[in-house]
Amino acid sequence: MSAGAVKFETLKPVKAAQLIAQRVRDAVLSGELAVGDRLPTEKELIKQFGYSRSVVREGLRLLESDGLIQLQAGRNGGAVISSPNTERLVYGLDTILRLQSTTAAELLEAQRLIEPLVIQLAIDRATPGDLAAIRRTIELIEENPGDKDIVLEQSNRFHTLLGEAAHNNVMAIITTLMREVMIEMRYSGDAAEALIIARIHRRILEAIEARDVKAATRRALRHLEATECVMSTRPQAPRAAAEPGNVVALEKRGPARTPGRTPQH
Amino acid sequence: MSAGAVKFETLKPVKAAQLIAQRVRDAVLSGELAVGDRLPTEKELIKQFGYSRSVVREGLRLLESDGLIQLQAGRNGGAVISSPNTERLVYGLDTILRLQSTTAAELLEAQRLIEPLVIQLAIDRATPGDLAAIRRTIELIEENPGDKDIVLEQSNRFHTLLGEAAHNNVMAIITTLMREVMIEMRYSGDAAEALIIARIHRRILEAIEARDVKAATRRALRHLEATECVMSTRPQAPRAAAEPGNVVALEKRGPARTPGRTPQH
DNA sequence: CATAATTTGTCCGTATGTATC
DNA sequence: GGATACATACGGACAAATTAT
Repeated sequence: MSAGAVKFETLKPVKAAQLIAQRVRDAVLSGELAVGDRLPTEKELIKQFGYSRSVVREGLRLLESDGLIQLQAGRNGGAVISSPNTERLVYGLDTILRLQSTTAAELLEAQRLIEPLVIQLAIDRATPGDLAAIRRTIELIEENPGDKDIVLEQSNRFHTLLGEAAHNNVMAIITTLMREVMIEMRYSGDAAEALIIARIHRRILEAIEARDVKAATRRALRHLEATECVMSTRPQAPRAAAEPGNVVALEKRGPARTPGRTPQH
Repeated sequence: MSAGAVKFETLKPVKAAQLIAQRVRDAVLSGELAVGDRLPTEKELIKQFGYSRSVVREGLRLLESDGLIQLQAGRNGGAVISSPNTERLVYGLDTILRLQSTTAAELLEAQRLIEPLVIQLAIDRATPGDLAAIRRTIELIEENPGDKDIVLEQSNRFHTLLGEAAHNNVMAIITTLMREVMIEMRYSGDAAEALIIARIHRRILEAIEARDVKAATRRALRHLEATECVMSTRPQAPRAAAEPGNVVALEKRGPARTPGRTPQH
């Protein structure tokens, strides 16, 4: 083979913090550490990894940001292994979609394509327990149509449980991701129509219980359409004179952090 | 309303590093900063944000980990805004799926459900340019059946371009995600059957060009099945006794105080 | 209730490596 | 090579939070 054909990838130096985070992540994924276990203290980690405090802390920050650990100060504090939820994924997916100027219409289309698949799976596989849990979310909305928090939470939970009833975790996560990104894109609207939501959810559930694919799909899609409203008006603010320099300004919170000394008491 | 019904979410203190990262991320998403722009130097950021070097650096690490900036040392170094790819998402999704003991079978099922949708979209929307690009990946494999790197890259690119031909970025990203997680789960097998892959790809492409949904779908699903092989044997085994030397033994300390429950949903 | 102990959060001075001029 | 500018890394000190005693 001719020498000129060799292609080198752009090799980037691996940062120490990434290595530390990766090491812990591997330990969790391999079962060496389980959810609920605690990492050693910073002091111990510094000894074990052989890196300075700053680097170790950067690594811990990365893990915390990934949702893989939770850090807490205080006497019995420390880093506790936890199971990440989809929050970080939503952030990442949202970022990529926006930077690629993906329209909300595309997201909606993807939802409308994939939703029927989940419904079909749920109809095939939902257990009585699954259906009961779904029904409970509807009842909670009907019982508290005025409580915005409950309505939003249970409305969300309806879809989450629908995904679980499909008994395919990948499909469940994908639909959750799309739904949460959709919520990120538009401001989560006011849920004044709580009872309407409950009614739609109930009709979808009934169709699923009746094993009626067509009706369930049709109702779910109409449910999606109802959320289409504002959609097209995404804030794609033009960059106004973005000179790299004086861009950032972050307000610090109250108590002055005077770098000097503030006596304990 | 009765007072007992109020439910508080577990409120976690927002760390300064997260705030900084969030601020930069918002600036990018709002168009205030564009890909290719440079952030101020650390010293400048320290002044602007009003936080210390450590905290600013933690924030930069988070952004770097998210793929939103690239850090480079040296005279004209610094933080350059870049567009994140799916790599971080793959990591995150892979982590979640493994921790939830999701089987590769579920992932494969999701792929088999969603793949036909992409193909349908591609048949409806693919431009001659799309098809030409796809065809090129096949030819590259046929011309270099011995070059493993090229075969793997172009085989992957085939699917990526197929997603792009569907002209729905969300669907494209979702299929990419699933494919890359699938690769993470099993060791990327040897591509000895390069020409077989090329042949399958070509048959799928021909069916798409012929607007033959059924044939294209059938061939794509058979293509997926071919990768099913090893699948069921995921390495869930805890790694054997850590190597002597500098491998860190992360001890399991006592049961962590449980301030609530582990956030499952 | 108050104090002390423990652990993370933050700050800063300094040194080192690296890339550009 | 030397000078400069920048990220990377180190280590010690103090602040704040949390809990055991």
